[in-house]
Amino acid sequence: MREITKLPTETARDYALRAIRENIVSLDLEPGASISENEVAGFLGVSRTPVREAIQELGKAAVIEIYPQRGSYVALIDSSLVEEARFLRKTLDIAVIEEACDIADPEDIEKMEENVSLQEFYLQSGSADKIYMLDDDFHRLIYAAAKKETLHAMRSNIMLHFDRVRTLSMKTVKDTKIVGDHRQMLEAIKAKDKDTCRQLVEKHLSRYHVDETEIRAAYPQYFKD
Amino acid sequence: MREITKLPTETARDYALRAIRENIVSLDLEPGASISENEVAGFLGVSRTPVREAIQELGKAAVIEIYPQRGSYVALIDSSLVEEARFLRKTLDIAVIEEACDIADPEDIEKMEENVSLQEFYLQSGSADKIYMLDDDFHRLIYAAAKKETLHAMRSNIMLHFDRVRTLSMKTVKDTKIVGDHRQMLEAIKAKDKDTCRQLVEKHLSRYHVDETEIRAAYPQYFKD
DNA sequence: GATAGAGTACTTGTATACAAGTTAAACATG
DNA sequence: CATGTTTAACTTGTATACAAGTACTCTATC
Repeated sequence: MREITKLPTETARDYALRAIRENIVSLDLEPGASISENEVAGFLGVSRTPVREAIQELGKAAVIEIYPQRGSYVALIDSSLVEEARFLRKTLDIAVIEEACDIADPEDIEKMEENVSLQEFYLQSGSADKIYMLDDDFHRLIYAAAKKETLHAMRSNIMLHFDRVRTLSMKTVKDTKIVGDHRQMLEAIKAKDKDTCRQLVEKHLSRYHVDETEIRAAYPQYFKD
Repeated sequence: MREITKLPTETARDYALRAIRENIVSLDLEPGASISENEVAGFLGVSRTPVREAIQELGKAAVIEIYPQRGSYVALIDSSLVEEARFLRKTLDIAVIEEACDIADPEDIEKMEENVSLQEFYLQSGSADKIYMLDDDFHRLIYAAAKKETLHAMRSNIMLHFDRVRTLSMKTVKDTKIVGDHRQMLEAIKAKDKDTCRQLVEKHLSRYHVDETEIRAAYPQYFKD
């Protein structure tokens, strides 16, 4: 487990949740790894209570499997859950980006402009992790522009399954294409061109679909079944 | 707060979650009511820990507002959250029912047949609460037929906001129409008729939209803004 | 009577103690 | 050597104690 520095403002519970979550997505906590409340509590320097609450929440999202009195484990990557996550994106992301076409105001557009520009900047300097964060943020901004922020929070949880595959595919999928997709999405939103938006979201998603089979072949021990 | 009997199998945490959730949806815990961990723990006969975990989870779903060191309150009905819930249903329910048209197998259909038949039976005997439960179950069965059960669990949380409005509208919306909608949906799934499915879901949802304004006028103290 | 302040009774957040159950290794026994 | 048993070290679930902060009430003071 990799160390995550605690922000002075956040509660112990939020800290534990963020730390565990990031470690799972980054695969520093590998799929199948055991994860004990006491162990994590000791590592993070907090008590069991906030750690337990964080683990319960991730258990609810099915990225941690909790077996009472036996132990808890980082869930193996379940292809059917990845598929559900992809299905949600394919339907909800499209509906939301279309809504954004209708009701996004200039400030929303401005924030997206800043975000995509930064992505293009970091593409030059080759900072993959920065682009990763900006990627998440870009999609959040679209949901915010469509006034669907609660749906985005909900989306985040199931997206964890997708995110682990994304982490594994970071080396193969070209950041160039991703940033290019985002630029095109932004321009389509500005033009209120829903048809193009829909096509772009579908193309964007298909990029990850291609290499899932390759990844599964490369890391079979991470996958369920 | 109304009493809910603890099932012998479930943990204290699950019991607390179910009890609080049912009380919020039924409006026995009114929007705006204060809800103390100690109070609930005493009422349910368990300790603070499982109650706290349940409240945290409902806080995550935004149906309970938690103010540290000050208290927790049942959230007022937030129209923008109800709108997000409706938006999710309009997009996801349609996509899922279309998927069900494609891949539902005979056992899935059979379960839905049973369910709708029961709805029609209880319509005769006028058991509104039975229909209420069967309604939830029917939609869950559609998600199960489309192999999207995790998405349904996710849907349930945000649907809590919608459910409270539904509880208020139970007296005005005719159960006859709801059960009729379900029967038509089932027939459309059997016929693999996606267009009809889409239209039915939209019509089904519109039934609740009509009376939200009336309800808001009748119970202004339950609503935010 | 109005007002400032101390105190008390709450709240949630966190830590810790105990309960119940699982697992695996050590060990005695055949 | 094989096998059944015991024991010890873990796990999560629950209860409780304590910490930190809020809000209201009662009281003293002007």
